[in-house]
Amino acid sequence: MKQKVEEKIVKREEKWSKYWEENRDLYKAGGKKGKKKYVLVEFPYPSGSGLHVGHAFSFTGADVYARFMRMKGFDVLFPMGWDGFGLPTENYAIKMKRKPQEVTKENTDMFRKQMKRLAYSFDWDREVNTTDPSYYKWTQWIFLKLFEKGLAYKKEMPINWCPSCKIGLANEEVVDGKCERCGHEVSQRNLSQWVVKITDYADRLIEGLKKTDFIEKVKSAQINWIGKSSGAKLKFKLKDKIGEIEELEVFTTRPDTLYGATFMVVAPEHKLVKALFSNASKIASERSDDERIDKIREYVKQASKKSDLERAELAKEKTGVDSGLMAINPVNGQEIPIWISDFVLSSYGTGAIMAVPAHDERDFAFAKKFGLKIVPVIKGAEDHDFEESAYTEVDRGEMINSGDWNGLLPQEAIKKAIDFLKDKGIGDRADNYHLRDWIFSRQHYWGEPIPMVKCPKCGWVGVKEEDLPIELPEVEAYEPTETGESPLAKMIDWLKTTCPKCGGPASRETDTMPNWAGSDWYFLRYTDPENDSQFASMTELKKWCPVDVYIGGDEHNTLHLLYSRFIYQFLYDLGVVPQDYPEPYIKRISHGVILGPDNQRMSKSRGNVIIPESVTKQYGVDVLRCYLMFMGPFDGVMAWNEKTLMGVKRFLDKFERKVLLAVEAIDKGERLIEDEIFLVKLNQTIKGVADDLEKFKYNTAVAKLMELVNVMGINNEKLGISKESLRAMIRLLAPLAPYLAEDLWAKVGEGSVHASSWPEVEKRYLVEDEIVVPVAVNGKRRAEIRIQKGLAKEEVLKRAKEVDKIGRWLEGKEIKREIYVEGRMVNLVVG
RNA sequence: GCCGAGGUGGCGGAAUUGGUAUACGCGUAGCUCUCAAAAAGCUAUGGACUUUAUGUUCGUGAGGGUUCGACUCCCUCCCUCGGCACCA
Repeated sequence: MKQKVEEKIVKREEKWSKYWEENRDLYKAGGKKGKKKYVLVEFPYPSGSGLHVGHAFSFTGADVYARFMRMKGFDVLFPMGWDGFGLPTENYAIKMKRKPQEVTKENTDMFRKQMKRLAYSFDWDREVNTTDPSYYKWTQWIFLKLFEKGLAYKKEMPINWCPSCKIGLANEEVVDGKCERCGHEVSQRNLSQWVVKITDYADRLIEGLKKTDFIEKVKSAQINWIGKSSGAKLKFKLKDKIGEIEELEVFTTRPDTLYGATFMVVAPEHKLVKALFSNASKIASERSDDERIDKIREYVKQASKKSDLERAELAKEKTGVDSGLMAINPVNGQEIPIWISDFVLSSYGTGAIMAVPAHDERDFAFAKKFGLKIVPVIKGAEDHDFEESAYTEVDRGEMINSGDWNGLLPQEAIKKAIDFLKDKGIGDRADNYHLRDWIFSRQHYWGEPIPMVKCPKCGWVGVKEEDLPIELPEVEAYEPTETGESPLAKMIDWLKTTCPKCGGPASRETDTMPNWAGSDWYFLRYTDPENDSQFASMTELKKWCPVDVYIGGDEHNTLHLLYSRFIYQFLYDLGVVPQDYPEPYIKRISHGVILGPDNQRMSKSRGNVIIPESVTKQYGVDVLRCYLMFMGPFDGVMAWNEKTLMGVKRFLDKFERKVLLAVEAIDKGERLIEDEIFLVKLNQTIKGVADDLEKFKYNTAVAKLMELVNVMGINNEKLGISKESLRAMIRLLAPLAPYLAEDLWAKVGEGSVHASSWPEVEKRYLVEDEIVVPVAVNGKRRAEIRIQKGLAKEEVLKRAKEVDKIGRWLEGKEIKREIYVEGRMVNLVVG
């Protein structure tokens, strides 16, 4: 049964929306007295379907915080903008034969309008749009700097190709071997790509986290993603040189187990395999072994056909082929065979491993399958049954079968092993990371053009800074091409240019940047959005950076946050951002997820989507906002529940009714005595709500306001509440329900409630004169006593023992101990 | 497998440094108003027990421990959710 929201509420929302629009200074950042507070919420991708309830949830949470901080006297920067580049807009434009620029404009207009209705207190004078040439000029500028510093390079490499989106994907955008966006299986394709060396910052990205106040799960997600492991790199000599190759380098985290290395494995893509093929005839004649070479060829061919997904799926069953080559284990001089297998990844470490089958499950499985030698080197493994599994309790036992390392604990043996490698000049300690360099090219139209020029003489040259921005030209067709070229490649006029270095004929890069590029640094642009000569002036950056609180979704905890931190650290190294704090964000808060009423993720196909606009049409904006904040913890996963929403509506109605009654009584000049219980509760609420809002505990903040209203006397009774108290309680509501608060404020206060300050606590009401203290016997509560606050311990204990109910428990027993926790409780221990 | 976060009524969830477990809301039951319903309001509401009370007892995933006292701290285990994962 859809009911229309009451006329009254519609009028109220219209009235105050207009008022706020006319009084924009309310939410303007800068020029205020207090300390700065930069509150940032992830800006949205302006899709064609408008704000969804997830947006409403996170923006409301951010808005409540920003409003609260303003009332606490901070000079708050709370901006909003648009992450406008992206495939959906491009696809829509292709389908409707329209310009993406126009579509984006329409969508952002719609988003802005909806946000204003939801009373978000953004400083609209600082709006940014990543698709605006005056914005992406600086996105391109950052790329030029990366290139200048050698952190961007072009490389022909196999990339993840989504045949459906016709676009190259970063490793990060491939989930379970499928395109993150469309779910299509990803294939490999060789393309020349711009790559950004984020790996150079891997350690810094881990270290920097220590300085931040991110929640634990975000820190660990980032650390896991970077995936640092420490160990050693070492070279094994080949028994016989193959082509130019004399040795095989591996990475291991456990150089201490070197004596247990009984074979080696290289990835099918390893250069050793290629060397094997190019020297095949020689090997064949020397060893009359071309059958083996054929077998290897066949294996490598099969492996190359498998996608990463297939390789992982077939993980249980190891496959491989003997290369016929032998290496020499440097610790004991033993000759060990080199195998080829796709369980070794070419993209990690050196693409080759030393296998210690006794203590590694994968090496073990491989050894079992191909009948390779297993030598245990860690104490405890002697009694282990090596028929079934590897012995993996490798952190505590002493070394065995390991020459003069015998008896050492693993940590000591690792040190010794590294010393040994260094002495011999065949290795050293080394770190490895799961993090890969960042593939930065996309073969699409609707993105920032990469500002590079290819000159036949000079190679890749960055465009001149004064020529930025390199604007997207208007094209006839936006369709991506089968060849993997961007649609821009068809724009001959745009393509042709001159080399910035030598002035000769040259052509532009036609790939565009990934979505992440524009969102890496948008928070910096908010500080100085109109600046034409810099991405932001140092003065403004110093004024607002770093971001105090960054509110966003878990889905951005690894990629966006990592890229963004990386770019900030890079800008920090350039010296173009303030040097007193090396991280962009002090605190990261993740907002939760709202599920449909059926407890399932909202989706159009399930038909369980809740649209904020239809909720506000039915109940009003304040109800939606308060409900969203009351549903559960801000970072929780919660299902939409209309019944609970009705409860919130009842609360707001009650709040309004009671305040109006009290106002009426004041206006009539009725002399009513203010209720002491109410005053105590009011002051507790002022403190409690402030504490909660500070910590993003919105659900309990709303609960406390409900409690306050609940003690405001029985309905319809004359309420003796002073104007001052009413002003306080309306201000408490203001961050959560801005319309109702403004409406009620108009009756008791001056100006806008949103320009008022947070009410002061009157401490004398914070502690009641008379308090109730529970009395326990042997830790179980048996009674309670009312006492005057501050009563002496002896007196409290005496009173406690006098209580009838307690006497019963003490009868015939000896009191062994008497405990009184000031104002908290009494405990009598009897035997 | 590794890392992280959790497990509290019929449900969503509260609980400062260890100090009245279940705030607040939903649901449910009874009542008021009403011709009636809706809306609104009031009251009750963790389980079990019987002596129905100013009652007893059990209760925060399971089992131990520390403590006068444990949802909270320690140990062992189980389960759920999230991240990473043939990463050597």
